[in-house]
Amino acid sequence: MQIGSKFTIGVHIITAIDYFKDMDRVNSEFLAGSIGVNPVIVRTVISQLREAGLVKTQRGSSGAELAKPLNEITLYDIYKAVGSVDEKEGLFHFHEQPNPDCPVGRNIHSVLDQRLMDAQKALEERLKTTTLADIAEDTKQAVGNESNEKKE
Amino acid sequence: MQIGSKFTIGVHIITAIDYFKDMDRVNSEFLAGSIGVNPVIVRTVISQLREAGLVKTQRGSSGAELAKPLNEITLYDIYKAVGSVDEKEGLFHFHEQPNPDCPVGRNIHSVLDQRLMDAQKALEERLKTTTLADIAEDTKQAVGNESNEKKE
DNA sequence: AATAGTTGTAATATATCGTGTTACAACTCT
DNA sequence: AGAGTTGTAACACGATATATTACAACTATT
Repeated sequence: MQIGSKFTIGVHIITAIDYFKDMDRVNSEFLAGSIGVNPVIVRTVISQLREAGLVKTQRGSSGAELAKPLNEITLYDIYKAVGSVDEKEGLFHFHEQPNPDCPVGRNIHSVLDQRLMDAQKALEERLKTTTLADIAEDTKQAVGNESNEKKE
Repeated sequence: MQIGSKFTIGVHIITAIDYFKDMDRVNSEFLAGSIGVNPVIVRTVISQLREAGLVKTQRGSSGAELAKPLNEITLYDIYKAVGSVDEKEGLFHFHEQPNPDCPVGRNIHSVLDQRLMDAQKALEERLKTTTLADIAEDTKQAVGNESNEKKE
């Protein structure tokens, strides 16, 4: 089971909005072309990013821009914004009908829950350590390396 | 998106095999009753646990037993055994057709991959810190607390 | 003000996957 | 030999991720 691609799409969107901010009009169609998905998918994800206060868009007005500096946006913010993991359900799906008449069945939930939550937290804390400024920088560097490779 | 319940079912199975090892015949039907799922689900998960060298079962012969001491089985071992996350694909589903003609599109994958892997690793390392001996102990203690509550 | 283009969102379609269930051959134990 | 269990294939079903169509609401431009 995997965390949906809306998360990496969200990262791609913000990276591209920054990268092309002075060059192209960054609208949903442009982004869809860069990402390789349907423009409606892009608009859906952007809506979620907007609700989370990460980007600014306006109905009718073409183009999106960032609502925050890149170094204040972490991978976790995007992960959260696009609802990668349901808040209530959590990352781990627990079997739903453990038998209350069985000592193991009626206690397994309380015994396991905290440890599963800890593991999920470990994942999420790690996502907080990377900002979109890191991603943007690495991207520009990767693009730079491309031209070096051509020269050689 | 969630990690499937086969993981918590696997934990439940091993905990129950240990808990009832001297009391009942722990076969797939018994376990299915405790977990609250179909016996075939139990047999499927047990098959995966057996292939991973965690439990021992025999065709025709009723009952399952552990192949390792509890303190040598971690949550991660079970997570891995039941294939909670596909080895090749990883925990995060990347959008599959970023545009190679776009500087962001053709670099986003390499820029992000390592960081996503790091986050997944953080989750998995955390799962390694809990052994099934911990779970078994906590379960027995929880059962003990139940009878205390009755007294009061 | 009228036109063209864009966003936001609902509605629908399709494919994939988790889970449930039936069925049965292979096997063990008594 | 008979009863019971495991291992596994096959199929059903519902949930969900993603794609796509459609259109109202809105902006910018002429």
